[in-house]
Amino acid sequence: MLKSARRTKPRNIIAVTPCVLTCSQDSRDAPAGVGSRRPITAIFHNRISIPQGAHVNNADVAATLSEVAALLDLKNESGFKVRAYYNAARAVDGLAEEIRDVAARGSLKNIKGVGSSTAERIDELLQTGSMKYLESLRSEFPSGVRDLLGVPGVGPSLARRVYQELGVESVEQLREASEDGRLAALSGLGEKTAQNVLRNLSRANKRESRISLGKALPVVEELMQALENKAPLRQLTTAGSLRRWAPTIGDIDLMATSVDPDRVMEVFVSLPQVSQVLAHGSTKSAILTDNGLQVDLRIVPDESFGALLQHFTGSKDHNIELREYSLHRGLSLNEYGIAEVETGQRRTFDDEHAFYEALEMAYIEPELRQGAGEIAAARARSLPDLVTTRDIRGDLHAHSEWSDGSVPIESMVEAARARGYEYMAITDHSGGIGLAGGLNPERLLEQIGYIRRLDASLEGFRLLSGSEVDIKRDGSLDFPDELLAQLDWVIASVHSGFTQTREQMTDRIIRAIENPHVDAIAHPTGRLIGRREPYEVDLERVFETAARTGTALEINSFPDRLDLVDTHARRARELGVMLVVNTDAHSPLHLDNIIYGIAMARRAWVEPEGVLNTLPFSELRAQISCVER
DNA sequence: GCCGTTTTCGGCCCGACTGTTTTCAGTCG
Ligand SMILES: Nc1nc2c(ncn2[C@H]2C[C@H](O)[C@@H](COP(=O)(O)OP(=O)(O)OP(=O)(O)O)O2)c(=O)[nH]1
Ligand SMILES: [Mg+2]
Ligand SMILES: [Mg+2]
Ligand SMILES: [Zn+2]
Repeated sequence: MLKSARRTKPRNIIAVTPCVLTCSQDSRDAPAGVGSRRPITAIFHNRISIPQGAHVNNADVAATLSEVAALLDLKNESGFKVRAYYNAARAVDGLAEEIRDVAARGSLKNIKGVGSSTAERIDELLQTGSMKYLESLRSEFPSGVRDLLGVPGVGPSLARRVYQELGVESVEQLREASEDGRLAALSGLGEKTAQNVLRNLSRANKRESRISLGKALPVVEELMQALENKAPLRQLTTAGSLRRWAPTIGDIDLMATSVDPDRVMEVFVSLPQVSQVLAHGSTKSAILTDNGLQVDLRIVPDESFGALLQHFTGSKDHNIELREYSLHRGLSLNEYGIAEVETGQRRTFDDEHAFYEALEMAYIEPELRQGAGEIAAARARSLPDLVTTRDIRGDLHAHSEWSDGSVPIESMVEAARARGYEYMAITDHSGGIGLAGGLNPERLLEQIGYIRRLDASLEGFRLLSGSEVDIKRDGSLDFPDELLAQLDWVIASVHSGFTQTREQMTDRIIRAIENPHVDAIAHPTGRLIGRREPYEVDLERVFETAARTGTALEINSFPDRLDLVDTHARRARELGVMLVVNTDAHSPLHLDNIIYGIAMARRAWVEPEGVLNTLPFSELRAQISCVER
C-alpha cells in the first residue's frame, strides 16, 4: 500500500501554508523548473570568444545570437528582427540535443525560431568558430557600449544616446556622466534618471544572479508570512518561475487579491527586508530584498485572479505563443481576462482552468508552460499524464553513516517508511576516490550482510543493498564485478576528472553503462548549480547506450543538482531511456527533496511509466535481479 | 528575421510604472 507523504494542497490560499510550494501547485500534487543551461543574459556580457578548433556548444551559439540581438537593438534595428534573434537564441539554448548534431543532419531550420538566415549563420559559427555578421556588428560599437545594456533601467535607447551624444563607452563612463550631470542634461532626461542609473550600477552585469529553487524557498516563505501577518490579503500565491518549478529562479513573483490593494502595496514596500523599492503602483510593485533578491507583487480584482495566474505564471514564451494563437482566433488575452477583438466584449476569469477551457484546450500544468509544444498538445488533448510524488514508491539513492551520510541505516529506513515508501536502496560511496568514509570492499561486504539481516526483520518494506560506485577515469568501476554481483542495486557516477575531453568522458560513462551490473547512472552530467558547469559529454550517445542496455538514468533531486535537467530528461525519454528519480539523501530530511526531482520529471513531460521507482517492488525486482528473501 | 487549420506577405502579446511628457517613450515583466 502506498501513501504519499506530501501534504494536501490548500484550495483557496488564504493562509500561507508551511510549504510555500504547495501553494504553487495545482490539483495534482506534484511540483516541478528552466534548464541546466546557463542563462543567456549571463553569458553575453562576457564577450564570448571561441578558441580555434574548440567545441562550439549550444550555450556558445545561444550567446552569439543573443549578442547579435543586443547589437541590432543598439543599432535601432526593427524590434521584430531583434526579437527574432532573441527567439533563436532561446530556442538553441533550450535544445535538448547538441546543436552540432542537428546541424550535421541539416535540420537547423526545423528548430522553431531558426530560419534560413540564422541557420546559415549558425552553420558558419560551427564550422569556423566565428560569425562574420556578429564581427561586423561588433565593429560598429566599442565593446563597452553593449555592457551598458546590463545596467537595470538602461535599454537600447538610453545606451545609444549616451554613446552617441556623450561618447560614453563603458559602464564606468556611464557612472561619471550620471554623477557630473551630463546625463541629466540630455533632452528628455533628468536628475531622477541619473540617480536611478547610479543606484542600479551595483546590479549591473551580474554574472550569476539566478538562485536555485531550494535557496529561494526560505526567503519566499518568510516574505509570504510577513505579508500575511501585516496586510489585508484575500489570496496570496507564488507565480512565475517559482510556480513552474524552474531549477533556478531570477526573482520571486507573488500575486494577491485584497479588499485594499493600496494598503497591501504599502505594507509590501515597507517590509523590514526591503533594501530598495524598484516600483510602487496599485497593481504592481517590485522591491529588492536585503540579500539582493528581487520580489514582484501583482494584485488584481478577485474576478481576475485566474487570468492573472495564467499571465503571471508564464513562461513568457508560453504566454506569447498562447496570445498569438488566440489572436488568430479573434481573442485577445491579458491578465484580467479574455476579450473578443471584434466586439470588444470582455470576460474575466477567477479560475485558471476555465481560462484554458475558454480557449478550447486542456488545462496545462505550470511545469509544462515553457513554449515547448504544450499548447499544441493541449489543443489536441494529448498532454502527458504527468508523474507525481504520489507515484514514487521508493528511493534508490540514499546514504548512511557508513559513508558520508549523517544517520544510521535504520533511521533512513524509518524516514522512508514514514513517507509511505515500500522500498529503499542504501547506496553508500565506494572508497577508492578518497571520499569521506567511502567503503572499501571489506566494509561493503560487511554492510551487505548487515542490510540483509535488517531487511529480513522488516515487515512490508524492502531494504536493498546497493552502492554508489565511482566511475574511474578509464570507465572502470571502483569495485570488482564479483562484488557488484552481490548487490541488489548498483548506481555508478563520476566524482573526479571532470575536465576530461568530451570523447574521454563519453567513453568513460558508456563503459560504465555497459557493465551489466550497473543499474543506473547517478547525476549524469555532474553539474552543480551556481558552482560547476556540467562536464563535457555526448549525452546523445549516453542516452542511446542507456536505452539499449536497459540502464536507468537518474534525475537527482538535490536542489543544486537537478541532474538530469528537464530538457535532457525529455530527450532521454524520447530515446527510450528509463529514468529513476532519487534524492541522494544524506539525512532523513533530504528525502523531502523528491519534490524537486519530480518537478524536473514533470517539466520533462515524464509519465509514471517512465520512472523506474514508480514500480511496486514486485515489478522492480524483476527488472534489477535482486536477491530473494 | 520568422512564419502559415482562412496567409509565402504582412503581420508579429500586452500592460504597469516611471519620468518628463503636454500626450508618451522607454523599460521591464
Ligand atoms: N505576456 C507576457 N508576459 C510576460 C512577459 N514577461 C514576463 N511575463 C510574465 C510571464 C512570466 O513568467 C512572469 C514573471 O516574469 P519574470 O520576468 O519574473 O519571469 P519568470 O518568473 O518566468 O522567470 P525568472 O526566473 O524570474 O527569470 O510574467 C512578456 O513580455 N509578455
Ligand atoms: Mg520571475
Ligand atoms: Mg518577476
Ligand atoms: Zn550519492
